[in-house]
Amino acid sequence: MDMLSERSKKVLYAVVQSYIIQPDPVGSRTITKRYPFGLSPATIRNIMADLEEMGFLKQPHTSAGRVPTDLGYRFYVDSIVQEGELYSNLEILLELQKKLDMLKNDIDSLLSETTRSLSIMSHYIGVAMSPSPDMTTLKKINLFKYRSDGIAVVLFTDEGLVKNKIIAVDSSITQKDLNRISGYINSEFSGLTLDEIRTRILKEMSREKARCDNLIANAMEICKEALYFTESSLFVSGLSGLLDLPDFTDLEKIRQLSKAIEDKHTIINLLDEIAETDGVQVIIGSENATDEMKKLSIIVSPCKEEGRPIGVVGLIGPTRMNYAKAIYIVENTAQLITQMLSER
Amino acid sequence: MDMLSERSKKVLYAVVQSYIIQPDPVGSRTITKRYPFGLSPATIRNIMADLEEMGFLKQPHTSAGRVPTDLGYRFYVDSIVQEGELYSNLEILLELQKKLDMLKNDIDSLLSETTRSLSIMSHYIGVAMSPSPDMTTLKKINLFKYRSDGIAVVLFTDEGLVKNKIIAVDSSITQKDLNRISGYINSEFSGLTLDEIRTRILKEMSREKARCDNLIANAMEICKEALYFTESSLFVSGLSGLLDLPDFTDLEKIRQLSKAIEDKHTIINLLDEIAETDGVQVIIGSENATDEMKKLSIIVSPCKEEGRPIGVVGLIGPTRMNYAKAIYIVENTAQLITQMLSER
DNA sequence: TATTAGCACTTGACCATGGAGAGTGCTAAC
DNA sequence: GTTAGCACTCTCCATGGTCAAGTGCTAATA
Repeated sequence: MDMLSERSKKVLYAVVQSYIIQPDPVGSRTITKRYPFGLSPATIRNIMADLEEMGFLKQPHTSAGRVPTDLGYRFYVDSIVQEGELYSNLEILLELQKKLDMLKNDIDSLLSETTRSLSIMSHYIGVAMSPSPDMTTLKKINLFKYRSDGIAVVLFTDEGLVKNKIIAVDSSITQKDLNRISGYINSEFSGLTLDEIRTRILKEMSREKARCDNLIANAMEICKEALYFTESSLFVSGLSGLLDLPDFTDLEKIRQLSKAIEDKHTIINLLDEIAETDGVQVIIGSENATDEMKKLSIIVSPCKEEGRPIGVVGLIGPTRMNYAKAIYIVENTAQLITQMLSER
Repeated sequence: MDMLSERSKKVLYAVVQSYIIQPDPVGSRTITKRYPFGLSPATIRNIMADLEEMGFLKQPHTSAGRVPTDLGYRFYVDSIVQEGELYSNLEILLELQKKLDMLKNDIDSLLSETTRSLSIMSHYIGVAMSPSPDMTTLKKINLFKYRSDGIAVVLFTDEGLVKNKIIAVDSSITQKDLNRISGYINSEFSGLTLDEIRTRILKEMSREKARCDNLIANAMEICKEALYFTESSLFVSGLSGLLDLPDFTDLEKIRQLSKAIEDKHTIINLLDEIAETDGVQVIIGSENATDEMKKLSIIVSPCKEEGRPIGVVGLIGPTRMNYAKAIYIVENTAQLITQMLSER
């Protein structure tokens, strides 16, 4: 970072910015014309050769201009984040706010609509995820008899999630039993995360087994199942917008892209990690852990309410991304969501 | 249909089948080699010229072989459906059954997994939709106080849907009021579709207004909102599988495809219509109402339980589709889902 | 009369060729 | 340390020629 002279930095930024605007390899002459530092093309060439040696730029072929490497983008992003030199556009945010305002009672529609807006604002792919149920804290659970041998579980969390499921049970269980069970869960466990509750229940179960109380054992069995919600719901939208970019004219790249987007599992894992962090994260191309993502950049931010993660929003685009704009959009969308959810 | 001689039909089918297997324009010599009817290439050429004149075949360019038109595919599909000459593969169905068996209590996961399996079995795009809530019949509704100025609505339908939402209400409403309201709805309306209930409520409301009963008016307001669930949930998966087909090597086609897939609204409308019909529907290319779909074919079947639609499953692929296989898969998957949902 | 063989013709795919343009690295001059 | 100049490299694109596939038409054939 600091081994780069001020001049070299300027040239690097010029290459990145020029390439972001238009994805043609940028040559020394182009720079002198578009960014008049008062240096001749020859000098710029020397500097660019240095930058290439250091791994910030590369040439597609011998007689072409230069293109930023992932390392080059990284340097650029670190710098704009540090300097706070971001893009700004209040209008689109106000519009987003207006759109989301009527949805704030339903986390899922809220996030789904958010991804759509994210993709429209940025022309990249919008993603959003509700928190993993395991990590959310129980507010209240309700159990109803449903059909003859099933019960319906409805679960509310402090984060605003509402989940339901049907589970099969012994048909001898009555609604009264269910009320007792849900009462027990609510009084004992509310305020704990589902994960914590499940481990507590497991411990309890082994103890109960000794006492051989059938009803309680049965109840515990129900609890265990009732609290088992795996999927964080993931919303993704805007693939077709990405395909309009000149970065995806290559068939192989498109295939990889679509595979990456369809592999929800990988994305969920990634976002799950982010949910625990603070602030906007930028992952550039090869910094991604999975192969399909190595040509893509991701900008993500958690939404938190009183320190608890209540969701993640972000953008996925080509490594040649308008990082300033994308970071601005993600940062402010995350803030907006946080604010909406907390003023409910 | 009947104006075609037996011989012409055979040639048409030969062209379609050959083209489905391998997407190269098929010439007269190819046919005599692969389908030895005992005719010379010259004769086949004459027949093909006739078929082209009738609109069943076309030439990409003067000196190429022939390719089926949408009309040609239509003729072919009608014929295989009529003759019952379908593909058959029990194995993949058994595997599907095994996979779905553990999910049958949750319609949404069931359908979501179904689309994944559909796409894997066929290499086309799998789609599935739960019924439009408007058309489902109410089994039971529950209302709980939630946060200070909201209530949670949990709704069960005979079709097995479980839906929930949060709505904002006057904070003076107590849980007791809610119990009365839900009791009223359950006793009055269960067995009716949400759509019917809403119109009934509207009528009731105008009557109540005359009586000026505040609580009841309030209650009706809640009912109206509580029963308003718009979205049929749509599941789509397998885009990347389609991109591996030689039909989508053209960038413009891929763009159109991805737009078509992202436009959930159009797909939902389409599937909603299908839900009301019976049996497998095949829509070929230009038969589609919307422009983005005119290069795609759709094979869909409703799932019904006692005459009531409980979902729709289908496949989306290129017009050059293995119709026999696709129809077989869709038909049997629909049956499987129907059976799973009804034996719950 | 229906079918077929033969043939001239059309067309896209493939490949080598060559010039234009952009951009480089290097060297020598400033 | 910077710059002008120049030879060199590489892609892109238009050109043209060959090849193979497949056609439509005509005349011969059963």
